[in-house]
Amino acid sequence: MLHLYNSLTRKKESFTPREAGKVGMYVCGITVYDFCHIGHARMFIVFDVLFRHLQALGLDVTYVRNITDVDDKIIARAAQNNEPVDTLTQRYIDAMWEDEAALSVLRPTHEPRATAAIDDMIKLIEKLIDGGFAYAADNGDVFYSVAKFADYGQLSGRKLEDMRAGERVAVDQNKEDPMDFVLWKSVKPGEPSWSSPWGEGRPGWHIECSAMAKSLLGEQFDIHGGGMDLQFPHHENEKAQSEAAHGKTFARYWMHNGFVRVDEEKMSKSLDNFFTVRDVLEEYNGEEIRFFIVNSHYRSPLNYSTAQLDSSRAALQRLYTALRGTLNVPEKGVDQSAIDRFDEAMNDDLNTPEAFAVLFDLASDINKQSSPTTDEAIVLANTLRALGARLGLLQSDPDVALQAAPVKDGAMSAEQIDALIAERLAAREAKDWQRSDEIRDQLTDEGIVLEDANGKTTWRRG
RNA sequence: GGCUGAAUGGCAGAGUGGCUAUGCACCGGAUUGCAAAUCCGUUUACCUCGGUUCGACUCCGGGUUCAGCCUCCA
Repeated sequence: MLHLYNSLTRKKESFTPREAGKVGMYVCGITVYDFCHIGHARMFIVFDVLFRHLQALGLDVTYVRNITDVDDKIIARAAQNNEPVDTLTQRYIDAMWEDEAALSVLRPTHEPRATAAIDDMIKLIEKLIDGGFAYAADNGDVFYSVAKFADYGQLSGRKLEDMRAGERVAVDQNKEDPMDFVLWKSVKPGEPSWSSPWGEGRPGWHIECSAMAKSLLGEQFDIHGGGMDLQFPHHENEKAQSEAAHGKTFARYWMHNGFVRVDEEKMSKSLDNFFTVRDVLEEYNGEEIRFFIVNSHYRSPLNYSTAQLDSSRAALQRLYTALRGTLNVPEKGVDQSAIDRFDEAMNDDLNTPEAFAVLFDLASDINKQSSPTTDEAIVLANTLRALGARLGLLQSDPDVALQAAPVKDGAMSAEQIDALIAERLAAREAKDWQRSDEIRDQLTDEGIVLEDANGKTTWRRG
């Protein structure tokens, strides 16, 4: 039985889909005006792990993750670059897909773009106005009236009075209440805009998600996810809009992933302390980055550091080392008790650290076998590969994985390495230990680690 | 100021009212020409002060520190 922490109730709850066997899941994606950083990667990977786990439980998952492709920052960046908005957004969407592929993130079922759903947004805003939950101001902006929605503040655990008391933003004179938020913004010169009953303009951010979720998942669905920082105001507003418009509970479970930090501080664009996925891929491969992220619980803060990535690399090497030399014979079956233990951990609100312990125990058991080709080793290795797949890891050929590293200029090629190993082998046969060690030292300097076993020498990148 | 959440061994990171997490690092042994990998073994812990309890790192309360949100943000 799957249990998930529901941000709405602030406790773990048993998960039952609203329709047996099917799950509708919506996750707030990114605003495409720059490259993805490790914080974005965490969101991609966390919900990818959930997507995979729900599927492993036999559920038919419709996973929607939107792309915000109209927004103040996008407009500003396009103007700065002197390029059309859609050229800019497409470039960063392509980059996002590249990054995701490197991190073994599965593509969601749907990746709707805000600009393709403007009509749905307008309809939703009209419905809110008709229902008395929104109003058009004289300047063409349309606002949501928070005072009209009794449950406002439920998701973020805030009271309207408290929020008003702590008001820190300059109040827009067009608003009836300082807490009201914009649904439709009237056009400003030079900005992209669409026609609407309130004149030319563009949608506010929150209404985008409400509209896209409704059109792809319906008025009510199972899981809504996103980063911790979206809980307020974005998700609170989204919930208020959708529930006011449709008169029913919007998402049944709300899930929020924790942040990636740098020096104990949130990684973000505005603090300028972010590392892009592609920068980190220069030094670490996608699987190492993915391991680093999955290695901690999705709700915990995760501190970014190269020491941690180095540790992830070492841990991954241990798992791949155990798989090295094992035969891939799926017919021999799997170790069900390990799978059960893994499922139990994952069913407990995606306890990936505990799930990892199962993988390491399997690796240990494989290593204890007299040979990697015994029936028992094959079963254990099958299990390790299968559970690795559940986390989006360990799907490479072990030798390839152990020898792969981001290629740097001037790095020694596999051919050069093999040639030196052959020369060393000859030296060793002649018991010329000095020459043998010289070659090994030379390779060590190149970051190549040699392992002599059973008369053969294998190498890996350290 | 308001609201959340967190504090575990050298580092990372789970978990449990009494019993080994796991990974990395360290130390001893086996193995190896020497290493590496692997195996065996050892060492290091639960922020603080009270309370509940036969017994608390684990439950309750106070405190301290840290982070997040309250403004665009995964």
